[in-house]
Parts: sequence; C-alpha cells; structure tokens
Amino acid sequence: MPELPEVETTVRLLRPDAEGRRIRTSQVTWPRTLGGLTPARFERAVAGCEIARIWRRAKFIVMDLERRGRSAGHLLVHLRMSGRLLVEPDGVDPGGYRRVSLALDRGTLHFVDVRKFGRFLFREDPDEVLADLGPEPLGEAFSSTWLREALKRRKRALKPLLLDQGFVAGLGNIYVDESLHRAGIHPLRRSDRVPRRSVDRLHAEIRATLREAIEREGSSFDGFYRTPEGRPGSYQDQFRVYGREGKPCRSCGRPIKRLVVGQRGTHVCTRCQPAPRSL
DNA sequence: CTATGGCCCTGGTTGC
DNA sequence: TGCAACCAGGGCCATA
Repeated sequence: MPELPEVETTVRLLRPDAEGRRIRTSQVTWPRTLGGLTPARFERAVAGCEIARIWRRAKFIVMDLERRGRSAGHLLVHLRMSGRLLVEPDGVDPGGYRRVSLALDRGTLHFVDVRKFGRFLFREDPDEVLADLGPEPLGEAFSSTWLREALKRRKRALKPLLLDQGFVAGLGNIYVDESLHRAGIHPLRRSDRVPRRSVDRLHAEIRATLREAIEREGSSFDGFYRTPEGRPGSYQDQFRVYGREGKPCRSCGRPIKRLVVGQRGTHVCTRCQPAPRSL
C-alpha cells in the first residue's frame, strides 16, 4: 500500500520522464478517478500544459502545470491502495487497469489502479486538497517538541492518531506498526499518556523508518506496489512486525501478535510493546 | 473531541 | 472442482 516512502519513490523516478514534458491529450477510462470533474472539463484544463514540476505532499503526488510559463493549476494524484503512476513509450499498453492517461510530447503518463480507489484530481489551488494535512514527518516542523505537545493536546489511542493525515501526513498502516514497534510503544496507548522518553524515541523511529524505506524504494508484497520502472521495493525484508504474525520478534523472539485497532490489522510484540493498563 | 461503521472496489483466499 | 462469501485497506462521511 503506497505510503510516504512509496509515493516519494514514485515522484523521484517519475521526474526524469515527466518533468518538462507537455501534455497533448488525455484519456479517462474510469471517470470517478477525477473526483467529480467531467473528462471533458479535465481535458480542457490539462491539454497543452507543461508539467513544470513534480513534488510530494503527504501521500499526494503534485504536478504543477504551466501554460506559457504561467501557472495553469495542479494535478494531485493519490495512489490509495493500488494506484501506480508511470510513463511508457507511445504504443506500450500498461494493461487493463488503466484509469487515466496523459499523452505527452514524449511518451504517455498512465495512472493504473486495480481497485479504483485512487484519485487523479485537477485543482487551480492545491490547498483545496492539501490545506488540512499535518506536518511532514521528515520536515522541520515535525520536531520532538512539537510531537510531545501535540500528543498531549489529544486523547486518542496512538495508532489511529498517527494514521490521521491531519495530525501527521504520510504515515499509513505499515509504517505506523513498524515505528511503534521500534519505539517500544503499544498502539493502544493513549496519546497524552506516552512518557516523554518514549515520545522522543517514537519521533526518532518514525523518521528513521521512513528514511530507510525511501532508501529501499518502499515496500512490496501482494504484488501491488511497484516503482514507476516496474521494480518492487525491498523494505518489506526489513519489516519487524507488519505481516509477521506468529513469526518471532526480531528483538526478543516472542511470536508477533495480530490485533485489530480501529478496523486496521495491527501487529505488535507484546513483550517489546507492553499493553497499557487501562484503555 | 473521539469513536464507530459504512462505503468505495477488486482479486485473492477461505469455506462448503 | 466450482462457486459464493469474505476480507484488506486509505480516506471520507454520517452518526452517536
């Protein structure tokens, strides 16, 4: 499932083939992907634009569009569960799950998405979509001081809070489970009751986990996530808890347990991450 | 403010 | 073997 590291990898590998390219035409095979805009209006918005810059905010891939050097709006792509973004040479069919394609002046940018949860949005103002997101966990605003105070202000179980994109932006189920294990904190611990030392550790482990995962081009399993070049990531080999139910904890050897927290599969080592007494 | 549950979707897995 | 029921999962929305 694409989270911050997979989206960051996608952006980095997409840039050489898409930045600076001009959009000739668009083809939309599953209109819902556009999130309300009709394919005709979408076509009018993007045709003739240059993809001037590609960047990432949370799990969104943002493409700044320009006409004659002036801003002409933005494309905001969310991969959700199974989305992929890639550039293929003209005439190469990316398969049956193509939802949106943009013919460029060299090659074609395809949005491929088996489960159809992904979004390919056009907005004049990207803040319509991005404004309510929390800080980037790899950015400066996400300091341990900030995290300490932000956790104190809320009274929620830690895992659902970390998954809330309005709290911190970019974490998903995998990297939250991994970070919590590395920090030795149970996912159900109330956010305002995490000891200071543990908060600092959590802060450090979130950043370390994301950095290491980016370095390995994300995580692949289930056959879903691939880089734009078709390669799987390799961070799944480093998983300490995610998808490792019953297997020994890499720290203490006790079998990893799977529980459900806020309707999400959740993986813990009950020795390394002791359950809170209450809640 | 927080928690819960439904919905969107499909392919893979499970159960009979 | 065949087929139906079930499930995962991110974000959003309605409800309590």
